[in-house]
Amino acid sequence: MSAEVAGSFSDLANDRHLLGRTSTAELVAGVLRGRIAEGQLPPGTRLAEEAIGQALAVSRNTLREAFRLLTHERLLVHELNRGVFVRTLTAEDVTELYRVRRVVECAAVRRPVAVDGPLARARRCVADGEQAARDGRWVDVGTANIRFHQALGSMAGSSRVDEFMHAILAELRLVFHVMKNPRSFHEPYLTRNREVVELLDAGDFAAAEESLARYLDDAEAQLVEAYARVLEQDGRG
Amino acid sequence: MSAEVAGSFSDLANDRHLLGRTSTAELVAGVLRGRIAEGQLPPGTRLAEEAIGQALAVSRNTLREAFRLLTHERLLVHELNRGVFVRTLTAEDVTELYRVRRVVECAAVRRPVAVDGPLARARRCVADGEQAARDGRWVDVGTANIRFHQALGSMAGSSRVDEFMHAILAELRLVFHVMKNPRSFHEPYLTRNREVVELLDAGDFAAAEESLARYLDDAEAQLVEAYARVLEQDGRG
DNA sequence: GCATATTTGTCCGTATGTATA
DNA sequence: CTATACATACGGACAAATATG
Repeated sequence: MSAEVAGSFSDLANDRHLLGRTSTAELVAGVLRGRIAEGQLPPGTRLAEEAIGQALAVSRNTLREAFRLLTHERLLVHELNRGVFVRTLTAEDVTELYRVRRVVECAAVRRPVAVDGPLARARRCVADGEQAARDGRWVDVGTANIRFHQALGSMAGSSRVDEFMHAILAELRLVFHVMKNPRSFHEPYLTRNREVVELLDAGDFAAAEESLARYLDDAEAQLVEAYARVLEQDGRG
Repeated sequence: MSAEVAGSFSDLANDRHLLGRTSTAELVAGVLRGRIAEGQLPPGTRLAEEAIGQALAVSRNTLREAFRLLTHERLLVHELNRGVFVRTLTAEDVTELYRVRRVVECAAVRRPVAVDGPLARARRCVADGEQAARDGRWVDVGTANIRFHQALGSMAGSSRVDEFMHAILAELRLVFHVMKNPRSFHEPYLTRNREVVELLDAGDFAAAEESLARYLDDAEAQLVEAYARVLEQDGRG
């Protein structure tokens, strides 16, 4: 069906005692989460138990626990008696992700509970994105963009909302990894991010929300259309 | 420190094959979730692995998996090398829960994506709540109230939002179980629920949102104050 | 403060059922 | 139909931390 995981993993067990008191399963989940976020394990990749278990030097039980954590985060899907795969989102999923973003991000920006910290972070993300664009690091532009929106969400002043947005944006990252050509998708939004952050700096939350809402509508329209086309090509529809 | 789980559980393993294809861990989680929701395992209760494992006739591994599921839902807390406990929310948690509800419920009501199904459900919940009140079943009034707000959230038209709201409201239920006297808390909101649903029926989403926002502000103010007092008394501050 | 008993954390090997090749 | 790989659950072993006397 699709590529098996190929890369080798460094042995975790040796480093375990250095990393404080997180469970082995969560360490493994962290490694895999990173690999998925960076696109080294793109959507559709099958994660074979034995191969990864041996590569990471952990037991099947522990590995399966890590799989469960990531499945709960919607990064992996579990196909009965076939194993786990990096998730491939449908076009409908993308539509829903933007629906959720409109609800949460717009509400957070319109009536923010926390402003200073999140706004400072948002500013940094905008600057980071612009710098990455100048350097041609388009994947980093995407990362900065995601962090930017995470910062907007955190203006809601709720750790639960933060977590929720984090999960939503991690899913969105899966979409980006199916798309080729990150530049064409991320570049247009650099200036729009800046516009939002400047309106927030000016204290005009209502205008910031409207700008953001238009932003999300446009991004959704562009992404869903292009994404459906890519899925079609790859025959995963 | 606090009460251990006392009640006996019926054996699950025997019924497993009857209940289709859910894992034992999820069955166990379901039983515990129900016990917590009903208040038989109130906040602060310690869930000893061996005792519950024997009572439910499942292995420690399976039970721990169930604990993991419920911990992820924030119904249990895990204290390292001490075990798992039914969570006791802080007053700050309650404030945050209402903050989240204002964001999600108000957005869903103001600009609904799905109307018909959720609205019908909301109407039913209002009627159920009123009937339960007439019968003096105050815990059921609380349940109907929670379902009502779940229905409001589902107007956002997103399974992710639905899931999020479900988790938020399950947490809120933990608060209600610390409070005594469910009547005094739930009764005043019966008419306000009806007001919201009637405004929605009339298609006046903006007015419904405003009514809901005031509702949530009032409920939060009342609950947080009373909750902090109860925590103080019980010395769980 | 100390020694002991209990409980949890982690991992393993195994057994059984099931779906796929 | 058989062989393979996986899902699921169990019981046990040992280390580590905590609770108890």
